[in-house]
Amino acid sequence: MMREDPRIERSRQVILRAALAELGEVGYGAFTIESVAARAGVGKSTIYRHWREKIALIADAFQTFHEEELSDVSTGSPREKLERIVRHVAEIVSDSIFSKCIPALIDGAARAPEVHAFYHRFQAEARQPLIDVIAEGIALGDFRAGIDPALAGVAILGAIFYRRLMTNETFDPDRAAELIETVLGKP
Amino acid sequence: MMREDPRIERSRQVILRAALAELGEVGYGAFTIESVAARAGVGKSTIYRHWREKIALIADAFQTFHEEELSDVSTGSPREKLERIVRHVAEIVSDSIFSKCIPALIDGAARAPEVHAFYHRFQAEARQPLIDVIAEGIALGDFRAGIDPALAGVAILGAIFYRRLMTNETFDPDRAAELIETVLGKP
DNA sequence: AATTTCCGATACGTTGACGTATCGTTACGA
DNA sequence: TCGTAACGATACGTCAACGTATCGGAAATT
Repeated sequence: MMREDPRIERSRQVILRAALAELGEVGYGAFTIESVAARAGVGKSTIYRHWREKIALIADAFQTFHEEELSDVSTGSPREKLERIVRHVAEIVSDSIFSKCIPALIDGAARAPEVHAFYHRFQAEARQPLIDVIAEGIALGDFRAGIDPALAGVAILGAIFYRRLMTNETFDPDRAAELIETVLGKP
Repeated sequence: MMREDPRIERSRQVILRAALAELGEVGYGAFTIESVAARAGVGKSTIYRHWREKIALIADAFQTFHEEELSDVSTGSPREKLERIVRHVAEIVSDSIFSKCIPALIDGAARAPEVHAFYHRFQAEARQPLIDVIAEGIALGDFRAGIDPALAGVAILGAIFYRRLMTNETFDPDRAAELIETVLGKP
């Protein structure tokens, strides 16, 4: 009996990468399976063989490449940990395999419940550790007291995404410390 | 000779409103002229008669309804003026004729140069007075010195948009003062 | 009242993607 | 080596929107 034909995993990878690239280029509404097949150099029957709908394909692509999105939050002062997280988010937002898909996902999340579900889950997973570190820093007196960690966190993340989505620039990861100082005060 | 047939302006208004509603519902990529015509209760020939492409229709719709987006920045302390602006932006983002179109526009701006151009211009027009007021407040000592007004402004706006786009909530306009305090410090 | 023009409706052929099915070919496991 | 599974290519009918053209009727101007 066959254990697992390596051709399956191989074409799976090619197709998922092509799907992300296609999503970033044409957006959610204009995303077509035929284009993904052409881009991947694959017969479209191969795609239909593995995914029933375009949503399943897109969701699978994000699940698959999501691993690397983890920040190291184990060592250092709250400010140091926060700076590492902020820098990491800024890097992902400005340049990663996901970066170009953000507008498409925002649009998709506003239409398709499935996209909404997994996109907001990803966002929450990225947001929570950041808020926790801010709360920890306030408790230890590293940051100014009397502020809502969730609100401060949203201001920091918001600045990064706003730059990417509403202006022509991206947020320079080297300005992570400055952004933190602006919102949470000097050390 | 006919000066101006009022039927033109009447159907124009109906079509532009329908276009915004349609854009908010289906997004940029899935936006079709036939649907706009059906929604407006209008023959599609009427739309093609006035706009050659869907981009022209969308751009025209935004130009037309953009008037009301002006904040009063004439009186009061910098902090009071800033709070008025922030509250106003929060209201527009959470509930206005444009509100539901924001995801579609972000997506459209990433694909079509024309959408990119006018959307980013609108954003800049909303952003600049806010940054100016922050700079004024720093100069007068109302806000803490040593911060970049543009960065602080982006953090404030970013918080509002982030809430709307990356979480399930909107930003409560009544928290405008708290948001300003979080980023710029207490009075 | 006469005339112009703008309207909604409808029909048209074209295009592109849908999802299914078939068929040799190729690469794998036994 | 042999059988099988996954592949690519391709053809198929369906459907929705495209953009154009035509038409009678309603509403405006004169």
